[in-house]
Amino acid sequence: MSSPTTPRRGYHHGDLRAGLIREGIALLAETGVAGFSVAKVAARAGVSSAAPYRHFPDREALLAACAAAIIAAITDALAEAAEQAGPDPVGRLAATAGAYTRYVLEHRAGVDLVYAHDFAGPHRQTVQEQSRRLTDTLMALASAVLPDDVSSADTADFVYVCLSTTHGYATLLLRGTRPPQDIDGHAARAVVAARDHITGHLLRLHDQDTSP
Amino acid sequence: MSSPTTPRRGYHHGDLRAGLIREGIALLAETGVAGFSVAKVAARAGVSSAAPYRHFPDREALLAACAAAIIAAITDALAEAAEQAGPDPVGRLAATAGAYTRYVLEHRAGVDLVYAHDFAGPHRQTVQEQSRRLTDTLMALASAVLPDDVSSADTADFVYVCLSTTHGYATLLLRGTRPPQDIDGHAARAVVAARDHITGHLLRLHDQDTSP
DNA sequence: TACTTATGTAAGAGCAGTCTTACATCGATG
DNA sequence: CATCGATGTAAGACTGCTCTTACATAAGTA
Repeated sequence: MSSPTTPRRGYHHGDLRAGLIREGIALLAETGVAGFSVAKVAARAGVSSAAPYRHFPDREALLAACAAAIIAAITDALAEAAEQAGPDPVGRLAATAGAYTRYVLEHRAGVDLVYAHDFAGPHRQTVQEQSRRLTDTLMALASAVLPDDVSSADTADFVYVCLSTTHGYATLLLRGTRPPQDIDGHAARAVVAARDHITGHLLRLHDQDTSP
Repeated sequence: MSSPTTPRRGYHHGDLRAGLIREGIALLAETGVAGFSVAKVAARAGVSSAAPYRHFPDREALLAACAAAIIAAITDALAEAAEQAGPDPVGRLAATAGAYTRYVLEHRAGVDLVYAHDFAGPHRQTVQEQSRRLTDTLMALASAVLPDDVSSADTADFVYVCLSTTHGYATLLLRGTRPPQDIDGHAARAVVAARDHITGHLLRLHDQDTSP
């Protein structure tokens, strides 16, 4: 037996692929993207440095798998936060925004990887698939906040404003120019402001259509 | 003679320190932080790979100097955008926000370095000094937009909202989920929304103070 | 049991990069 | 002009990493 989370029985690992991704994310959290290496991940997982190449063709593929897993974890965290919030759509979306901010603060290096690393070719696709799941989750939460007749494109705009505001806020908190206080308060204000922003914009568009 | 920008006269370079920072930034733009190396920067500057160590104690110091130079360049770009905008304070701040977004789009890798890399010890301080200059510039532009009796702390809040919104927007544009269109329009709306957000917030605070 | 496939190891080739050491050259100054 | 401090070079020690090759072991299947 080895660690409780990796029940290695004898020669084989059990589920090395998943173990490598898990340890890769842990390594990222400790050393940042700069300190990431296949050899270190293998050592953390308790296998030889050649073992990862049975599961990932090269370093970049492992990195992309970690990035995809991180996005999936974000998606899960947000979905759970929405679930735990009450039935009010605005409250649910605000809780989601707060959870996003907290996730960024607690998993800085992983988020850096997702946003800053430029994946190429097939690896980019791997990452984008998970991004789509995240977007879908946010779209569902957002459409509940807006009137029923709002188009999908306008809902996407709304998601965009909420996400960019929240992400920018979290990024600045990381820079450390001020302490992270009242995260949920900011999240709530951001959602309401974005909704007003979008609905006001739509109203103006509507006015232009009917009375030019 | 060597390149026009580096008039190397004979054995000595002229101003290698500045040349290394310039080539370092150029290398970052081409390869990202992952591809950055002292040896490559030296080669680009046309000197041996040991030469940089006369000016920077180690790789991290050169990287920090590049980051500081990038922040200084951002500050200059924003100040110039404000200068070229008209006298209207809101228009000036909106032009600044638009310039910020464009800078991020055109200098992705440099911005990634500034935001994602975690500088330690003295290098962090080097970077933060330039950050302060940027903050000061934004504070001056922002205070012209708000009423005269707004405190410095509230002005800082306003800057914070503007910057986080703009930065988040630029970051999402980099992710490429949508094409960058109407950057200045978004910048203008973001500034106005942030001002309304802050002034409304201040009004509410004022109401609470006078009529509890 | 005998065979096959999946998964791991040992060993190392090969390379890129950081940083050091000893030496060469330049510009300035008395 | 002689000297000196600053700046650059040449050469390489040393490290750590990626990825390959040949082999070992396990697990599933006929």
